[in-house]
Amino acid sequence: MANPLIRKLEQFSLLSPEDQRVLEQATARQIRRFGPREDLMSEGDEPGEVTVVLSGWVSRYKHLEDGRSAILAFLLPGDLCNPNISVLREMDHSVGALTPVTVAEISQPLFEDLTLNHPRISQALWREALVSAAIQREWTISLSQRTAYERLSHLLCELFFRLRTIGATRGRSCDLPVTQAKLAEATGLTLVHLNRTLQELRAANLVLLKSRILTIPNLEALMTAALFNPNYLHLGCAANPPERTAAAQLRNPDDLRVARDHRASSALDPTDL
Amino acid sequence: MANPLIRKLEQFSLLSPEDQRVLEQATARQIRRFGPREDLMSEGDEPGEVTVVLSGWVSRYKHLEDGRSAILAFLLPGDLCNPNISVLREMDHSVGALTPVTVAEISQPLFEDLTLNHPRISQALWREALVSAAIQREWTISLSQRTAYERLSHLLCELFFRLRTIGATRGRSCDLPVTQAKLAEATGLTLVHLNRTLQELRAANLVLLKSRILTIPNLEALMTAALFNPNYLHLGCAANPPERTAAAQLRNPDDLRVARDHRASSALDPTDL
DNA sequence: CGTCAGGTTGATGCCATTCAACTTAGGTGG
DNA sequence: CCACCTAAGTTGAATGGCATCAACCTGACG
Repeated sequence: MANPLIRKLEQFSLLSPEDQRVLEQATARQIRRFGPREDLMSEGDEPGEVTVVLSGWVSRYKHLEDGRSAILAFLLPGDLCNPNISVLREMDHSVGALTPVTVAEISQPLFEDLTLNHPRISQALWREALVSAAIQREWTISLSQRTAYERLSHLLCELFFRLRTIGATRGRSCDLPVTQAKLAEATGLTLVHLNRTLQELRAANLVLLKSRILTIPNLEALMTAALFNPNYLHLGCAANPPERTAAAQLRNPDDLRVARDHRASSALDPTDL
Repeated sequence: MANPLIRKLEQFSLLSPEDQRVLEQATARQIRRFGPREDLMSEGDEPGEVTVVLSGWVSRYKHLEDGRSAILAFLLPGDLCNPNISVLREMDHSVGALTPVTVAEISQPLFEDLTLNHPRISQALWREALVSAAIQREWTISLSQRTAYERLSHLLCELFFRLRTIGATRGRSCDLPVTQAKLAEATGLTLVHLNRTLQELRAANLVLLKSRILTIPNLEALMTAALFNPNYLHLGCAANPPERTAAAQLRNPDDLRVARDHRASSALDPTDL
C-alpha cells in the first residue's frame, strides 16, 4: 500500500524518487493513533507538529457557544490537518477522529525542510492547500444555495472523487465509515432530515448505502442531481499533462463528459457587465 | 492615507521601513480601475498577476449551472484576490467589483520576490491567507448553524471588525456600500427575508443602516446576538503584543465602552478619515 | 436478555421562500 | 419643472422545506 501522502501529492506534482523517499521518511518518524471521537487537536491549541492523516477519517469541526456545532471538512488519508499552523498563534477550530485513525506527525523543522528544499513537494503542498480552500468554498455554496437533496448528493460526489484519487474506491463503491449524524452535521441538516433525504436518493437509485459501504450505480446521474462540477478539485493539475498518474485516471472522459457539457451550456449573464 | 496593503499586513507582522517601501512600490506599479458589476477575473481564467484591492469593495462569487449564485467572500481594501493563483491552472470562481474599485496588480516575479526575500512580508502574507481560510470556515458555520438573524448580525460584526483593522471605520459607523441583494447573496437568504431580518435588527436597536452607512450603537450587544467570537480573525497576531498597532486598538475595551454609553444621540460623528 | 448506538418513521409547526405589488430616491430628458 | 424611468428597498399573503419532538425499530455485544 502506497504512502497516502505521497499518493495525494503525486496528484499535484510529479515527485522524483528522492522526493518520495523524503516524504516516506518524514511520515514514518512519529506515528500516533486515535480512537473515534478523540480529538487530535482543539480550538485554542498552540501550534505543534504538522499532522498528516495516514488512515481513517478525520473531521474539522467547530462548536458554537450554545452547543450547536458543525463539521467544516472531512480529512481523508493523505490530508494535512494543520499545514502552516505555525504562523498563527492558536487553532480557531478543532480536529477530531471519526474512526480509528493513524496519523504521522512532522516536526516544524522537518516540515520547513520539505517546503524549502524540495520544490516539487513544496508546490504540491501549495496546491493541496489551495484545493482545500476551494473545497471549503464549495461547501459554502452548498449550504448557501443547494437543497438538502443536492447537498447530500454533492457531498457524496466529492467524497467519492477524493477517495478515488487516493485509491480508496473499488469500482463504484467505497467505504463511508461515518454515521448519518456526522453527514447531517456536515450538510447543515438535522439527522432526521438527512435520513429522509438519503432515502430519497436511494429511491432514485442514485445511491446505495449499507453497512458503511457506499455504492454509486451511476456517477453521472448523481453528479447531475448534485450540480456537481469537479473543476474545483483541480484534478488534472500535475505539472505535465500526465498519462499515468492518479490524476490522469480521474480525468477519464466518461466521468467528466457530463460536467463539461454543463459548463459549456452555462452562459454568463451578458447583462451583468 | 496609508497604503491599504501595508496597513493590512502590519496587523500580522511588524514590517520594517524597508518592507514598507518595497510594498509601497509593488502596489504602485500597475493600477487598474473597475466599475460596479465588472469582473476582475472569472472562473476558468488562467493565472495572471496577483491583484490587491486598494479601494472599493470586491466579492468572490460563484455561479451554479442553473443560475443560482452565491457570494463567497467580501474583499476589502488591502485584501488579495488571488494569492498564489500561479500554482493552480485556472480560477475555480469569479471575482467582481461591488463598487468602483482600484486595484494594484503585482506581477508573478515581483510577488515571488516579496515572498522569498522579505521574511516578514512573507509571514504576513501567510497569516493573511490563513485568516481568509478561517473566515471562509466561519461563513460555513453561519450558513450551517446560525439563523438568519444571527447570520446577518455575524456578517455585520465581521465586516465592522475587518474595516476597523484597516482604519475604515468612524467611531461606531462605517460605509457599507452594498445593496441588500448582495448581503442576501452572502448570507444565503432571499432578498425579502434579508430585508425583514435587517428590520428586526433595527427594531432591536442593534443596527442602523441608512444611505449605505452602517452604525452599530452597541457592538457588544450585536456580538452577543450573533454569537460572534472574533478569535477566528486572529487579530492580536503581530509578533509582539503591540501597543500601537491597529490590532491593539481593536482589542481596546474603550471602543466597546463608548458604544455602550450613548445610544442614538450622536449617530454620525464625522471624525477622522 | 438487556443495553446502547445507529437508523427509521410520524405528526406538527416554524422559519424562510415565493410571488406579487407598492414605495422611495436619483437620474434623465422633454 | 414635471414626466418618466430605473434600482433599491419595503410590505403582504400563501406555500413549503426543513426542524422539532417523540416514538419505535434494528443489530451488535457483553
